[in-house]
Amino acid sequence: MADGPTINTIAERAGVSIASVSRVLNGLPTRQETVRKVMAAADELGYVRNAVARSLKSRRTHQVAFAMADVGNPAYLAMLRQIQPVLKAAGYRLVLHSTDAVVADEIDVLHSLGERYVDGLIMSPLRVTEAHLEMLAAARAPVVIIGSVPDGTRVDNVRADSRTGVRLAVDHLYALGRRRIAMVNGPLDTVPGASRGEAYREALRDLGVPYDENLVQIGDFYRAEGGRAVAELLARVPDVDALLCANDLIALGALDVLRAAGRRVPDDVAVVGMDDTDLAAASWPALTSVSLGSAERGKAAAELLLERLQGGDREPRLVTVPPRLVIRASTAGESAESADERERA
Amino acid sequence: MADGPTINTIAERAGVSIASVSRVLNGLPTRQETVRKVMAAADELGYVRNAVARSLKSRRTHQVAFAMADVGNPAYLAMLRQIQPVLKAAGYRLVLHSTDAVVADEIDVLHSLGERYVDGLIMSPLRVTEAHLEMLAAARAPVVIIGSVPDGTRVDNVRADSRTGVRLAVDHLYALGRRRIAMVNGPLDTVPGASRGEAYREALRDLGVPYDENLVQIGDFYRAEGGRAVAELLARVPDVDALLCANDLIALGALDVLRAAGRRVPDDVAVVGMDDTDLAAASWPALTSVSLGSAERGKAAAELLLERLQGGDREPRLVTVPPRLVIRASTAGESAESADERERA
DNA sequence: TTGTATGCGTTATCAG
DNA sequence: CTGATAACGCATACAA
Repeated sequence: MADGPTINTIAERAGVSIASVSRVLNGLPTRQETVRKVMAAADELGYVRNAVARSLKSRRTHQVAFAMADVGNPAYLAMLRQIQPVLKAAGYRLVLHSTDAVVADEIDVLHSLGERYVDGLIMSPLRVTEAHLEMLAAARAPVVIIGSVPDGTRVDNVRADSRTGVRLAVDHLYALGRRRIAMVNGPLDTVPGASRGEAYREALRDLGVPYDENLVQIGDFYRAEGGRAVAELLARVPDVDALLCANDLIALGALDVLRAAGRRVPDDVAVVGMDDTDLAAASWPALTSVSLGSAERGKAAAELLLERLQGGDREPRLVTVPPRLVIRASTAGESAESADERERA
Repeated sequence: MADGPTINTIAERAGVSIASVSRVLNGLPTRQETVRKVMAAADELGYVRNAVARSLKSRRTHQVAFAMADVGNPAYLAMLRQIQPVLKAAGYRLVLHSTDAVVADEIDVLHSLGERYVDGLIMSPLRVTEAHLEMLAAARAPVVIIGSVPDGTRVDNVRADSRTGVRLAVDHLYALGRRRIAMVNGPLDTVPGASRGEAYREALRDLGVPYDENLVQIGDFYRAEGGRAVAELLARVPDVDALLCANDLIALGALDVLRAAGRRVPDDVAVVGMDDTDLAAASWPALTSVSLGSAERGKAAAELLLERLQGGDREPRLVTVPPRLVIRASTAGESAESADERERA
């Protein structure tokens, strides 16, 4: 692992100046003979340009960071899957940050933008605090936020529409004739928990269905917790005929418990998840789920950032990704088997 | 987004030399008064050190790359989940590469190591060609390979033991009394396809079960393809009583088709997957799967690389991660319901 | 066309 | 303890 060759090494070997070497390496007009000598020397030495020195000079790193709360969360991974190829195609490397849902870590990432080790940042914050907004205003590189920021914040922004998403689910269940539609939510002090809970209430109101707080059960965004929440709910409200779960994991827990309790899905109880992760299609019965467009949001964010990196200044943009209800066997009127057939096709 | 302040800016403002600024910023012994002035100036200016310049000087980027075939593959994501926190804790950033299963792209990543934008690399190659080995031998930074390399290759190496893994599965099925154990595999020209297929044959031989090529079906490593393969298999060998699937996706496809065909799982046909991805626990019936230790391999690789980065020279190391059979309802003798209960606990 | 010299922002050596 | 100054590897304005 000896020290690698530099343009100096090449210059010596080829008997030319480093300026000529640089010119040849960058394809600038040069005499054929010089080109030949330089290329030969570079080849023999196994020269590879030093990206760091290049960045220092050019002030561009060709790196972009993606900061998310948790590498383990399938919704973020869906974003990652879309972001990666877009950046790669444009010649950017992707630097990954997992902030472990710690706000201080997010601020840290924003701060580290000043270190200039990346040209831009895509961030999906757990919540948006005052500190976030201050850092954003002072950011020394372009940032795209996935998630809602206050109106007027001067940042490119990609959001989901969870309000409409919840409405799609509730309307669907209502259309199937369900009238005892429960919501199994995560903690209300999280952004998704709060907004989805509120949207549920609104959707019911618009349908003229009275709000019954007995039908709301708070747990956490994991399978086992979701299962426990559903068990409690069933004990309290035995006549529930539909469950709107705040994410797919909760919904899987719901399926577990319903099965154990001998309730048929969807005949006795229909179940809807949210996020439409891979798990939804894998479960049995396959899970109807509200896609909040994780993948689309990731793609849009990457594209916005690239435009900003290449295009220069323009007004901040807001992209809202519409939700989509993906109907599968857990709510379908038809038999589970045929629904599954369709899904696989 | 004006140009950020540098140590020069600070030096002017504080009325000292850039050398003093650097010393203060790095905590080297300095007079109190100087420290105060520099810190004050730095604070007012909102100074953040430039990581690129630092790297150029120190020859360390504090970045590590992870190159995998496909960001979409849950097995790689399991590695990623373990690698990320280990690197983060050690102060390294993670640069992600997805090579899209293109060998040329992998070589490219290896080549780009010479650009020195990272201090080291963890790579999980699809296959290991001569070109790989040449590049590895000439690599200008430490590399850890996840996956088997030829004996004698001077690289830190973390491997799974798919041979034993397959054996665990076959023995398990045999112990359950199954004698018509089929293998649903992916393409044989892939590394996993080849090794798993071979291991299946060996495991049967050691059990004294005659090898029946009718029981081997080749498809691809995806759900729909797996389903199709199983359908063909069922048509050809109706009396099959167990399926060993080369990954979890194939196994999910198998469950689909078996259900559609009215075969009960596990009563009529037992099903085993491989990789033990999240999907295995999500499916119904929950899928027995052979964990090849994706998570453990990722963790081990990250630790090996860190040791190498911090520790300096030592002989290349080989870590082999043992497989583990995770028994769930798709093979369990007990009722599916009770097995599911246990799984959730 | 080519070479010399300078700067990108830091760190580190060496006199003072 | 502090200040000039020389690298780190590359790109480029300017002079030859």
